[in-house]
Order: sequence, then C-alpha cells, then structure tokens
Amino acid sequence: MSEEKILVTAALPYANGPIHLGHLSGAYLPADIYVRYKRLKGSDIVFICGSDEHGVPITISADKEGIKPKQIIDRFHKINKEAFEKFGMSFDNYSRTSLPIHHDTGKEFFLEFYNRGILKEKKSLQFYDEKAKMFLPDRYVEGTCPNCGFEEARSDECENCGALYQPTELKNPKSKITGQAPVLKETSHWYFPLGSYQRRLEKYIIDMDEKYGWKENVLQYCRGWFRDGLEDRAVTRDLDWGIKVPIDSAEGKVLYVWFEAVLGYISSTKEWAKDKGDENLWKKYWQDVETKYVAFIGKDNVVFHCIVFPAMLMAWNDGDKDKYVLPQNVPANEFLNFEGKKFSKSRNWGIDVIDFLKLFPADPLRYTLAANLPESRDTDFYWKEFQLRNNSELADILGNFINRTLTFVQKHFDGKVPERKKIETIDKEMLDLISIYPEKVSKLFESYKIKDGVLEAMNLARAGNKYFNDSEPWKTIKTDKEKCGTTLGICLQAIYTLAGLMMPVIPFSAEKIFAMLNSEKTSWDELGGENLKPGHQLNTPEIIFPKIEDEIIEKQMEKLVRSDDLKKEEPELISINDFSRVQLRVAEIISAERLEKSQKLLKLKVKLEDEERQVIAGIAKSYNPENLVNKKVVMVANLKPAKLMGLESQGMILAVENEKGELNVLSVDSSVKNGTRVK
RNA sequence: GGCGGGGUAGCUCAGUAGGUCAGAGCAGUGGAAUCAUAAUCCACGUGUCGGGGGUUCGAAUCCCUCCCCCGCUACCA
Repeated sequence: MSEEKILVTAALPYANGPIHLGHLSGAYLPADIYVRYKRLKGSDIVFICGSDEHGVPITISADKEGIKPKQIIDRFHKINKEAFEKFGMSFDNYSRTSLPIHHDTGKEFFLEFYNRGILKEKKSLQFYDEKAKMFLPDRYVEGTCPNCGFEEARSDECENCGALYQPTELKNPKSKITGQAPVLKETSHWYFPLGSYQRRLEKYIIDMDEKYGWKENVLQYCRGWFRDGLEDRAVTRDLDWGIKVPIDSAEGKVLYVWFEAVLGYISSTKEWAKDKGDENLWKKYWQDVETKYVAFIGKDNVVFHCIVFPAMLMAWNDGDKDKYVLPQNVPANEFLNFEGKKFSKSRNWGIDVIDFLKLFPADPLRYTLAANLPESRDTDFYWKEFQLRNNSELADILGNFINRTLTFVQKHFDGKVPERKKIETIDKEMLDLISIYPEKVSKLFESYKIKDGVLEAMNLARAGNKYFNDSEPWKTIKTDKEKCGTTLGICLQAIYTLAGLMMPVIPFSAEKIFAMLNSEKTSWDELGGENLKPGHQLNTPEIIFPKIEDEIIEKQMEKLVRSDDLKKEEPELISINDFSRVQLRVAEIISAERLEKSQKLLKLKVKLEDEERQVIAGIAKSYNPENLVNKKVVMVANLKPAKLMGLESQGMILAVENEKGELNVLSVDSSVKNGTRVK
C-alpha cells in the first residue's frame, strides 16, 4: 500500500450556464470525496478539471444576447469556478479550454492523427444558413418529415415516427436560427474511424472491469453502444468558434467539441505542471503506466469517456510518441432530480450551486448529497430531506456527540484529555470499533461506494452516542472519576477518528473539529489509534452544525410552488417591450370578395394610411363581402406574409369568436385615421 | 417509434455468483436516561419485493409476457 500515483479528472462543465446540484451529485462531489480520501491515504494524486468552452450552443447563447462567445464563457467560467470553490472542490487545477495551451493540445492530437493517415476526409451536403452565414448542425434545422408529415422533424431523423433519412429528403427545411430556408452546400470533414477500434475497446472495458470492477450501469451503457456498432465520427465542424483545424485547406473549420473537450484534462494538467514550475510534470501522471487514472462523470458522458476518449488515446499510443494511460475506472453516476422532477433551467426547476451556497454553508449540502448519491439509479433532492440530514444527522447525532463530550470534558476535566485507566469490556469494545472504522470506510471508498462510506462513517457517531449513554459518565463523575475519565478519553478518540473519516465529506466542519481538539489532522491510516495524548489541552467547544429552522425550508419550498404555478397558470407573462413588437393598426377595408374554392376565406384589400395591402381572412362564414367594405378594422401590420390558397396575405384582421362560432371583426369608429397604431 | 433506467416498508434508498434477502435510515408507537444543539439510547414492521406465467427442491434475485413511471433521442453531471 505504498504511494499510489493517481490522476483524477471530473467532467468539464459546459460554460454555457451555471452548474446546479445535479452536476455536483453526478460527478464532482464523489470525485472530491475520493480525492480528499486518497490524499489522507498519502497517495500522490492530482485532481483536474476545467470549463468546456467551445461548441455551437455557446455561440447561440452569445447571439441571443448580442454579445461575443468569449463574454459568455468568461461569465460562466467565473461563476462556476467560484461555485466550485465555495462548495469545497479541491481541484489542483481548474482550467479552461479556450486557453492556448489547450488549443495546442487539440491541434497536436489532430495533426498526429492526420499525419498518420488515421482520419478520413469525406464530403457531404450540409444545410447552410445564408443569412447567418453558417452551416447548421442537425438540431438547428427543422422541417416536414418525408415519411409521416410531422412538421417539427429534425434534418436527419423524425422524432414523431422515428424515420431516418438524408437531410436532402427533408421537406420545407427551416433554420432554427434565422427561420430562413437553408440551402444545401457541399462541405468536407475529417472523420475518426471509431468503428475500427471497437474490438479493442470491448476488450479494454472487459479487462478493466475484471481487474478493477466497473460499475454495472457504466458497462450497460457501453454494451448498448457496442451492440449498435461504432461508426466513424466527424472530428471537425464548420464553425468559427473553437480550435481552428490546423491545416491549410480547412479554412472556417474547427475541431468538433467532443474531440477536443476530453483533451482538456490533459491540457489542464499541463497548465498545472507549468504553474508548479516543471513543464514536464504532467507526463509523470499521463504518460506512466503506473498511474491509476480515474474519470468521474455523469451518465450522459459515458460514451465519451469509455469509448471515444480511450479510442483516441489508443490511436495516439499506436504511434511512436510517448504513450498515454487510459482510464482505469469511470465511476459514472446517474442523475439527481429535484423534488421529483428533472432539473430544468428553462422550466425554472431546481437550484444552482452558487445560489444554494448563498443560503446555506457547503457542508450540510455536501453531506446531504453524499448520503443520497445516484450511484445506481436516479435519486432526488428534497428540501425536507436536506433539513432532516442536517438537523437529525449532522446536528443531533454527530454534532451533539461532539458537543456533549467536549462540554463534559471542559466542565469536569478542565478541558484536558483524561487518562485512560482501567479498560473494561464496554471500553474495549468501543476502542475496537473505533480502530476498525478507517479500514471499513476505506474499503467502501476504494470501490467507489461513496454513499455507503459516508453513511458508515456516521454510524461511528451513533456508536459513540450509545457508548456515552451506556457508560453514564454523568453518574461516574460522582462515584468513580477515573472510570469517567476513561469513558471521556475514549469518546474524544472517537471524535478524532470521526473528524478524520468525515474530512473528505465535510472538510470545513472537520477542520473545525480538529481545531476544537487543538490538534492537527493525521493520515488516514493513523486514525483509530491513540491520536490524543492524556493531558492534551482542548479548545473551547462551539456548535458546529446549527439547526435549520422549518421556516427557512418552508420559504424555499414556497418558491417552488410559485414557480410551478407560474408556469402552469400564467405561462406567458410578456414585457411591454414584447407587446410593442406587435404592430396593431387601423385599416379600412376597400374591397372584399369570396374565394371560389374556399368556404372560409375572403380576399380583402385594405388601406393603411397611404399603403394598400392584400389580406386573406378566414371570416367568410360570418360576413358577406359587401358588408365589410368601408369598415375600419384592426389588423396586425407587421405579420410575416403567408400564402393561403396560393394568394399572399400581408397581415391579419383581428376578430373574436362567440359561442356559436360566429366571428366579429374588431372595428373602430370611422373617425379614426387609417394606419393609426393601436396601443 | 427507438434506446436506456426504474417500480422493495408511510418517506428516501440498500439488496444479482438464486437458498438467515425480506433490509437500513427517517417518520410513527412505547419505554429508559438527563452530560448535551429537547439533543441521546433501547424495543416494536402480517411489506402480495409492479401484475401474470415459467425454470428450480427453492427467486426480489434467471427466462417470457403484460402494466405503470421516468429519462434520452434539443445544450447539460
């Protein structure tokens, strides 16, 4: 069990929004607990993360706000970095993929593959938005399904009937960005031949599972991908936001995010090494077969970390350069839901880390999330559970055990560690229990059963309370002070051990406990022995875990109900600005006639100030054409023109429907001038 | 439609080499104790392990089928 060399990475969060509690449960908290534990174990470990800052969604966000992508990523990089710090993530480095050091790494990998002829160039027709001057990813093109007629089908697949087709077959394609009809334009891209690595990947995963015991859910996801068969994947995109493809003929192309984002782990480690003053230090981890590399991610990322990334590293390692280590384990978690439903930014459901930490300290959150990690299936975060975990576990069981022991020692032993005298059976049993705990929790952490490890650690506090009760020191202090001293000495030892065991989970509070014990933390393996010597002076105890009152929690829950109602009953509150985008104007009908083949439509000519328009209105069932002439009505003047029955309609007449289904057009007094804006 | 996950005590969740596997924590009921943040400790669960069928001496655990929920198939752990 000498010094293990470990490289731990946590999924790079996408810098397109603030991270929420779900992200923490999925990857970051388990990673941090594992790393902190391993550090106490004395491992030589480096913990790497950073922001993933390229890709189309970021450019879309930027366009929406009318700013540059750089501003988006700067904003969220900062927010998320700060959120992680407050939450107690102990990254050795938190980098970002927009840095030159990462661009260089991405290019290096691309060129290595390109030069060795691994990448295949293929031409294809892609939708191109001429107004936005960009190629459109599949999900930004919408049209009518050639198979079932579904009108919101994607460019290559219909969500309604499941049909797959070529983008050229899609009817009435429309760009989701500008709403315009995109054109098909030829482009060429480089593809990574993932399929030709399938056999090796399958073997790699089976081997790793046999040696290191991969999680069942992770294996399932991989099997699914293998069953479907791996295919070539494009590693480039037509986009200007990202890492430029480093060859002359690739103007306007960048590396596709999935290809370069995972390399962010490597470049972040490089950055760390540089900061440490040894540029090559990163190689000691990435390029040494002795390194144990563990990648913490959420389930959505399994394919990239268990298949794509290993395949890329295999491809690299087939060359003659220094070779990289592949992940030895990828303990992906499922998802955390929020009060029974999925976290959703757009539906305003859930809470961001940064907001949560404005309300509560990190440790209760860390403990609550850790005690309910979605290790084998999705779980939920409930405000009530959060309160309960804090109040009845952290405060009542752990906090109170510490408090009752320390105040007792303060009162009756001048705050000095009492000497252990005669060890009776009950004492022996407690000492034995304390001594086996580090190993017990260790075993669970080593096999990535973080949740069980945390709950097991809490059991030592339960045992401490029981030992305290059964020993009844409040009685022995009067009858047998030596015996009382022995009891308290052992309780103090339990507290010390607890502080150590809890260090990875609730680091801020564990520090406080050590401070109250007036003691330094020790290595994991030293825990459970006699860490506090008799006569050692303790500091004044204080409450570590204040309770959270009902009102505080209720306030948060009320917010939820409100945001829920808001969505259901008043889903569309719009601003005055939104309304002002609709131009309602007074128009005079100067002619009206029926359309031959239509029962509902009338062709109207209307006059707006000095302009005439043709409007096709669906009011034929309620009006005779002649009765409409000279009427002054209200129309939407800036509606996008549409074709109805082959005729262009340049606006819309407003009308209301009564119970019988008859329409009444909104009309105004004849004194109002044509073209007047309705406000 | 396709893919994936799940349906185990009131609640949140454990539980696959099929045979103390019917569990833990919380909540609830009763009791003990009073050093302590009214905090602790002890005792108490007749749950069809979603329904049905099958394999087996024996299944929550394997196979088949049905029902229900959720997620993904848009960015996102």
